[in-house]
Amino acid sequence: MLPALDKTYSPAAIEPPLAERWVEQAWFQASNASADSRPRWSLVIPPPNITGSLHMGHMLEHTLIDILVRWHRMRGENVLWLPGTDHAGIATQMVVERELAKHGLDRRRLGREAFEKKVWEWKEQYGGTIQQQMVRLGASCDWSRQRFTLDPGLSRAVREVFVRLWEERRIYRGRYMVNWCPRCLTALSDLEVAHEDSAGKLYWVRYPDAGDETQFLTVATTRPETIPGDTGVAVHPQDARYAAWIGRRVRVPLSGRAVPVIADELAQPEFGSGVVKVTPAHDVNDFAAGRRHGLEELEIMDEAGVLNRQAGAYAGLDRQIARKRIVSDLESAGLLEKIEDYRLAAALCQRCRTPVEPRLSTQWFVKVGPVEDPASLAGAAIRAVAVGHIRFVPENYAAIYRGWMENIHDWCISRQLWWGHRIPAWYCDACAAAGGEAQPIVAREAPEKCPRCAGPLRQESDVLDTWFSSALWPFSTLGWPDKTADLVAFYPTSLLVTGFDILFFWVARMIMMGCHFDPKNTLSPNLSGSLSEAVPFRQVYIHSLVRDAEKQKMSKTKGNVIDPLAMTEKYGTDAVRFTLASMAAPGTDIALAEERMAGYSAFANKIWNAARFVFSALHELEQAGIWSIETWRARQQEIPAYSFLLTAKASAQDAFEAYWLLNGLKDISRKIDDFLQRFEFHEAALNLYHFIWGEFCDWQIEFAKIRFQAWRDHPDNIRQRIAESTAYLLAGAFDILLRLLHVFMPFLTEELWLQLWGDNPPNPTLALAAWPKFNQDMLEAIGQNSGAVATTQLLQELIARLRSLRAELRIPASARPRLRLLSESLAARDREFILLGIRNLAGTGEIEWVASASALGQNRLGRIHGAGYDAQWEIESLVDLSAERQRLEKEREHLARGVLNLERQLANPEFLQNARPDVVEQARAQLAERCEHLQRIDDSLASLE
RNA sequence: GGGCGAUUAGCUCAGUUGGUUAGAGCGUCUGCCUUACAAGCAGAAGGUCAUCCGUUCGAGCCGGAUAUCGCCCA
Repeated sequence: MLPALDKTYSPAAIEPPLAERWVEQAWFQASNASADSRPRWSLVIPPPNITGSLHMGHMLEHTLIDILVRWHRMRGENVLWLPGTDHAGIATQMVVERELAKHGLDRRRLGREAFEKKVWEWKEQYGGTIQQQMVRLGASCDWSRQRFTLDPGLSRAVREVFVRLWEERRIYRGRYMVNWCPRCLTALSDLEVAHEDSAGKLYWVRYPDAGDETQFLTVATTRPETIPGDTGVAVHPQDARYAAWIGRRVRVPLSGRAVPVIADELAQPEFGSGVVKVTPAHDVNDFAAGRRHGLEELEIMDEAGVLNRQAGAYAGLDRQIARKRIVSDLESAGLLEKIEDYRLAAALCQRCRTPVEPRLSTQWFVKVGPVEDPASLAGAAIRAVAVGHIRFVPENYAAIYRGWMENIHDWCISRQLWWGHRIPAWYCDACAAAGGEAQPIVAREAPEKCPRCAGPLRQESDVLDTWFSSALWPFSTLGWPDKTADLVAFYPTSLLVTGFDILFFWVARMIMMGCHFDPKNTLSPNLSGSLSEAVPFRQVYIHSLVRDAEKQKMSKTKGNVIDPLAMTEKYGTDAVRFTLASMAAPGTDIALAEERMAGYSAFANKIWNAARFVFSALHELEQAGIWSIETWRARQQEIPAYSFLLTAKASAQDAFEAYWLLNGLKDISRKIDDFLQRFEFHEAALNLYHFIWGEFCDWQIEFAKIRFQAWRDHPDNIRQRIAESTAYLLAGAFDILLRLLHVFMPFLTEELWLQLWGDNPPNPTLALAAWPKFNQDMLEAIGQNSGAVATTQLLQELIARLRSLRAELRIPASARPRLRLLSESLAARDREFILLGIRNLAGTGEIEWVASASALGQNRLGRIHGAGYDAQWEIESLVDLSAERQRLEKEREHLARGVLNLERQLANPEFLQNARPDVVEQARAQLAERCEHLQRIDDSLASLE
């Protein structure tokens, strides 16, 4: 029995129970058994941040991943999609601090341990939002292997990597200039700093000569608030204007300290006055210049951006206020020459948009270079991509990656936060006080006491950059540093799907860590230098950005965010997924508009209704006792369902359109495989959309109606047999289409497929069913019936021509003009079917077969001629003659242009000489065909006169 | 300042190595409540492929320049 379906599809009722079942049944668990001989295919999720909730970017990413994962799984591979989340140091700490503030608490009063406990509590309560949303959206990942970057195992991997890099001297600690966020109170890596053009000022300030205060050097600066920290003034060594000043001393305005004038290329003659102040403790370039010239590093600001005692009168002022005060004081002192408007690139904290303060501080760094050294982290990572162990899609990202890697700086990995992996380093205050060894003790496990003095130890208070742990994600999640069965089975992973915005933050760093540690050869460094098994993934697909319909980036402040869950509620997950897939052309951003989702929910409804038709038709045949769904199900169980042809009783003679459909199914299956192989999701989705709607629904279902009608009208043996084989065809084709569509629309297809199969489906879920594949027998059967395919297409063309003629000549929809038809290939097939087809689908009256063109008469009006058919439609009495003339003239013009082009081309001796022979031949054939066509149109026009 | 990318129908985009009259979805227009679906059916209109120059028998596609826009990096 097949169920009767509701008239419209309601995803909201169908999706949630299916989603729940998929998780409960744990159908998507990968097998790490070495005896499992299926090809392995693995992918780790880009771990979403625990503070986040799902946005369109996630939904796109998860949709694309899920399509590939389901596709590989249905193709019989042992697939692992490993899910998990990231602890997101700064973001999570900020969220929890905000929560605490609501209750009048702050983390300092709470203390570190209590605060960490609070964050864990928060994580337990709210940190699972994205996982729940992923479940709801049907992500077919292996939830049994879910990981979190702060899990004990992953933390162990972090410590292992840290200690090893320390031992290899690739991690070092030191006092350097770093990007500092005075609001987050932590160091940031270069990558976490955003540059933004903004309106600023250039202040021209006079620095009096220390010996002769009537003379002065004019310095141009954008940051007057750092004047109290100046320990020098620089001019360009080749700048003749200031040559005499080099080596002299000037007084720092407002403080009166005397500082040297140095010659350094830090000063650019064309910038400002050509003289710059040097503030080594508060600017990266000044820091380097200061070191070159041995200038004092005078810190005048504290961690919150407030000026300190060293700033004298300005102590206690915030840097913004200090700037105003200093400028006005300079003005009063007559030391301010002028203020110019100036556009500058402000450096902002990526997280909180606070202007970043370059700050001298002691931090931990990873030495990634030198890039020329193939054994360095960066060097190996560059080579892995250069020699093709990792392939980027789209390819141009390989060049972007290379460009960045070749200019990479050491990575500042310490963060002054309380949430994250605490750096496994310990200090002995007693030894330090005694002037002893200042080097920290770095260890995998906490040492109990100082190995030198046996005194108590203090652990480093800094935590690691979150990306440090993310960099290990592809192998830490598989159990490294242990050589687990998972690691052996699934590393390197097959593919990474992610956005370009974390190409450097994450992708590049995973490549560095994977190549360096060669995780499968665990616990021995990658000495072999072999990268093919060390890389974290073999391919990287960079997906596009989801923007709004106006191509604006979605942001909460702009209020143009499209919420994926709201869309899912409204249109169904399948429709949203299909929309994203259909727009995911590699390398192009997605301009998402709600109408698209509405459009694809109509598609879902279309399929639902196609199922209604198929089910009810099959039911009718079953009632009549000429067909049994149980027999069909049993046969499909025995042999793969997609080879239904072998069980169908169709033959080219009595159901020739079956071969047309089969041929189409074969083509679409192959296309989807090819497109998905190349990550052309949009082509795969749109081709399937077109096939289902434009071929299966528009034609095959209509053909089937005709077959069934013929049988109902005359239920003899032949018609019954054809009806029966049509039932096989419909059931089998629909089964194939559901399988193909499943990767894009998992819910709708699962629901219908389970209904099609009843109580005993060949697999418990469509997700585990076999992907359609046409075997040799089938390909041969289709190939042998290519004539049937061609005849079907001929019939379709004839029907389309008649429909078009009716619309253009404004023949009333209700009119049923007679048709006289000459067509050897159509006449040779099942005439009843063809006549019913033309009658029902093109709206004709009686149809008469004729044996020769002369029998069609001389009247050109209503004459339809094409390759394989010639017909006369009796429409004189119904036609608007001027409309017909207009139509013909337009067509003639179009054709004449084509003929002219071809004639010109074929008259060109160089074309004949240089073009490939088949191209020339094609052009000749075309010209002949068009000339003939043109002649017919001219005849028709003449007959209208 | 350095680098990358884009410019094709009203909108959003495809267009494989150069070879028919450049395609799709949405939107628009016309006619249809035809017993799977009006969330539908049938039909149609709409393009100087940003501009200019070049290579070629032949250019949306290759090369150069210009314009406009976008992104990344400093």
